[in-house]
Amino acid sequence: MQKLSNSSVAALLSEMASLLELEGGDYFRVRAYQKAAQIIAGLPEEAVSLPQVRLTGIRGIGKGIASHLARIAVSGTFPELEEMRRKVPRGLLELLGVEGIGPRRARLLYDRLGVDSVAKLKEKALAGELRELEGFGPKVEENIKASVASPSAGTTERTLWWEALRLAEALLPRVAELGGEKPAYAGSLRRGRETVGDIDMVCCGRMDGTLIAKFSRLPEVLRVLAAGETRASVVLRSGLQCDLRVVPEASYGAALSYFTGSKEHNVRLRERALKRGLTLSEYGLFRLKDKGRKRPVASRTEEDVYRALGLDYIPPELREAGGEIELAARGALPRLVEMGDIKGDFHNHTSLSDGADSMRDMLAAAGGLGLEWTFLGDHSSSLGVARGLDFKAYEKSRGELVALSAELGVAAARSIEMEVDRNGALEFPAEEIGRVDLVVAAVHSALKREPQRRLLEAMKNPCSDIIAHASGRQLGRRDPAPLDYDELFAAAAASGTAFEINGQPERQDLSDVAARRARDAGVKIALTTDAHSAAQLAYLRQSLTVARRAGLTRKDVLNSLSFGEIREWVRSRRAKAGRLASAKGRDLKSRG
DNA sequence: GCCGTTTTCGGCCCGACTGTTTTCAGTCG
Repeated sequence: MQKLSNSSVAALLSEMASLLELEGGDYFRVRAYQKAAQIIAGLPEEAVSLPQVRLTGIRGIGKGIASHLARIAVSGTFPELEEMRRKVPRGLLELLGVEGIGPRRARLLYDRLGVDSVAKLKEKALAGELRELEGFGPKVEENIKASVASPSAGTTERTLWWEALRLAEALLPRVAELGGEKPAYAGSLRRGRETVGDIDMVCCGRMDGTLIAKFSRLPEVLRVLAAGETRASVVLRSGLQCDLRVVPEASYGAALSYFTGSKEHNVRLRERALKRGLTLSEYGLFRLKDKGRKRPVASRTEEDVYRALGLDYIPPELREAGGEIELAARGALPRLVEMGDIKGDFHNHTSLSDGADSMRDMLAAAGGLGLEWTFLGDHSSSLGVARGLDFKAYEKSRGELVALSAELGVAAARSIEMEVDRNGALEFPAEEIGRVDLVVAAVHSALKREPQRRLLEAMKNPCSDIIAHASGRQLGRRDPAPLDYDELFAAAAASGTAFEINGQPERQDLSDVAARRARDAGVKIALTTDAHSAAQLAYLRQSLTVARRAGLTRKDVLNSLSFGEIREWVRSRRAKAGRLASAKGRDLKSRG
């Protein structure tokens, strides 16, 4: 049976929270469901397959939610949710997606005007009927009209991390030009989430509204949602929402930490503060006795705030309330892999197959990024759409690369993204594949056809050095294949095969959760760009970000090795995998 | 619904902004 993913379980709990909210249920009960949904979405293991005692051991999950999960595991839903679905009119959930409409207004709209869809809402707004409702007025009606008319209305579409990062990095200097000091992005963007819902920015500067007013008038801004003295909330021309918050210089660290979150991480920090007779807000950490909040215990830098709470500095990528606070308290946080540890790339494409740039341009770009070495790759021949290379073409290009490497002063070797066929066999025959510098094994065609078995089969080939984009997912476009990672990683640990974290922004595959499990199973990770142009070698940063979220250190990733060490790693792992394969072969023969 | 060295009841993070108010509710992050 197909297992229920944590994200679909989380969606059910979120829906329950929204329905309760619409029903006017207890706020804290609503919060409890939201919190549980968030926790489960970030769990490294399948929530529905965990025993009850394990579940209730997780903070934020009690008997109630655990029993819902048990029901979900069997029937895909739980009775209380079905009950609420019957009670609350369909379509009210949809209204919650509209800016400026929360549970109260949604309820009022339904009760008084029979509004039960965004379409009907639009109709009533255009007819000018909304302003008649108490607490609505003409302004609210205008705002609703505007938000229903905008292209992103009603959708919960999120933006890929990389795209949001580029937008934010373009905006930061603009904020600085307006007089904002130390502008920085925060929120889920800074935490490196796969996708982000909006861009949060913080800066210091004048808190009289002038900076906010100027920001709201930037040409990049399509629409202003709110603009006060210290905060602006706008929709950018790209469609992405962006919030800017201006804080006093002395509060900068507290504010940065506060707006970086996650929400749950912040709640834990505040609880920790309270236990120490302190209170934490975006303005700083204060003694509870200091009623006027005049003299912060810490506030200037994030490091100060964490230190004052008895914690080591927690890198943003780990701030998801996934046990990082406990580790920080014990001084046991991992030292996350950094850009400086990354010496090269393994998987990319040149103009010899489907890349845009020549081997020379790719190698020069790698050198320009400060890489010590790199593999330059291409598809193997059977992937027709990508004009792949056969062994002869591989050998010829390899000779050219050796010359280029000497000329440009960047150590280099050749990799092939080798097709795994329907039976799990690699494309090149054994006598050829053994002479390929590095083999990145990948499933592209017939993705739905037994991906698990094919990957396991592929790893029996001693030359499967790295497995590419294992799940095959493309964020927002294609769901991940349902893989049993425990089984895959156990096989990979035995054969010494590494898994990549593919840095294409829509792939990010392995995911952070899967990469953590791979590391725990003893599997090495390769950070790769899968670049199809020289510019895309920058995707190393995307791959690195996923690795950091997974809690990986430099020892966990192959990219930190020197070129000589990498070549030796390939040689020795193939030798070991070869011995393993032939031992298994003998074993089968003797039994047969 | 969750949680507990103030533990089985009674709390539950906190502030900004807007619009419609005449002191505040609703929404958002």
